[in-house]
Amino acid sequence: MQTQTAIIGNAARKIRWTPEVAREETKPSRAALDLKVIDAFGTVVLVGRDQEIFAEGDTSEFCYRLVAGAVRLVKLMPDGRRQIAEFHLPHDLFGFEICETRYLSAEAVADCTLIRYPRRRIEALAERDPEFARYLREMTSGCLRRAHERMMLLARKSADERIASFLEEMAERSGNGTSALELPMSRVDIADYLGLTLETVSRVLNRLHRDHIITLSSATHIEVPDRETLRELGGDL
Amino acid sequence: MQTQTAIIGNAARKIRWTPEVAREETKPSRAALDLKVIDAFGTVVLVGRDQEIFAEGDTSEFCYRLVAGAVRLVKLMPDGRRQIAEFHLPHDLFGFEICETRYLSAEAVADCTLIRYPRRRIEALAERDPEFARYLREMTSGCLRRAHERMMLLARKSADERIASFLEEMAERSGNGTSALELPMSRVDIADYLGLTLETVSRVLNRLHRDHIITLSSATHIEVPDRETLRELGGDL
DNA sequence: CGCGTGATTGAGCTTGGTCAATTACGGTGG
DNA sequence: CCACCGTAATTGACCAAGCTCAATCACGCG
Repeated sequence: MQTQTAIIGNAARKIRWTPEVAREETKPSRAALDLKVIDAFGTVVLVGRDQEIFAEGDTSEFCYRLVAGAVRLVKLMPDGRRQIAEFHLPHDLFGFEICETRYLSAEAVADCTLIRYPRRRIEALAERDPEFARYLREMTSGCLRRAHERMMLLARKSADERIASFLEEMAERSGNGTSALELPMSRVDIADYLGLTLETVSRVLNRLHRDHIITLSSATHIEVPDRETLRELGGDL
Repeated sequence: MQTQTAIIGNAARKIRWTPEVAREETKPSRAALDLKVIDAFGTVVLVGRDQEIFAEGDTSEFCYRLVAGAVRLVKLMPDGRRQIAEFHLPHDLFGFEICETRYLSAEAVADCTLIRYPRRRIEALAERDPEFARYLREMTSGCLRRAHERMMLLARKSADERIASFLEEMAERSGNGTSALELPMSRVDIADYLGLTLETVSRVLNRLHRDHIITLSSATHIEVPDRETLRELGGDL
């Protein structure tokens, strides 16, 4: 069980945290069993919007499970060009890679509830529990697979295809069956995730709206009546 | 010790294979110890230029160590757009990710000598040898890290920066100290690795030549007098 | 109600892609 | 040894997708 609560950033006062929040994360999945085994190490952490969870160059002391909110993994070039390597949604684990110092930073896209695990103890567990070690390997393999998919997107897809793929991915991952989709991230974040500019993101999104492929009720709330159409537009057939 | 030799493709006759070839792979490194432990499972495999080692959709039956030659990991879109996820050079291991079926294919850029390991036995070893399991995790983590670096390149770097980064990477990895660099892959392959067209690759390469930043003795043989300059042009400072 | 951030929209412009012609090169056979 | 051939690379002229710059709009919050 989680025994402590830590707070990162000055936005903690904005968060209405209840014990229920932390419980929301138990989702029946292949991973459920494996995760129970590390719950004992966990500390609940609240992070305000745009606060840093860890930074490029930090020593990799913790890894995380996202309970509520959204997280972006950011890579910066010296001149400020930005690339978002990954968005994490509730139930995702991140920061588990083996590396002495972080090569990208993690930031809260929205106010977040996280569970934080000391990497030292995770590593120790992996050392004596082959099943858990394999689970970690599966996770990293999954990340790698998605990374390869993203390379294809970044290297070869048109702006329209990138947006369609993105919406399809988000609809899939937020996965609440309905056609409603709430995007927690800004246009800039989407652009930096897809290798575009915010203007292009905005234009394509609004064009899709005009063409009745999606409905933009507000900037962040999107209706996706037919996910299949999006898949087609995404270019992967 | 390797006990068998298998041959893939019709180009085997072109390869002059001697026992020495297989020995060339022992390179003193952090990994050396871990690798000895799987050598017993290995089968030497010869693969001719442009032959497929495994294909998207195959069940992941083997993983590989490259002894000589070069390998590309390729991802295709239904309409034929192509993306090279990774080039592998001698000493690299690949195909170790955990996934039932391959989501990209591996092809020989040049005639290759490989050692092939049954994944079943690798997995079994990981199950009972935590140190080896950790080594596998480190490898996958390393791949993921490079994948993130490539995302930055594909999403945000100019053509010039991509080429410079590429040359720097190749110089680093072939790592024979000298300024000479032999590129085993074609312009098309380079383009598909960097998210460009072959024309752009050619243009930039020849411009760098004209500006005396590199010397193109032939299409594949490149001199890199000052690697530091390339690093700067690569944009990562 | 007014302010500030984020989103939208428009008007050129630039980078890299497309199409096409030409050149270089490695291998083959006379 | 050299002429020939097919592939790969180079180079040029043009084009367009998406970027830049800039103005305007919308919405949430005090």
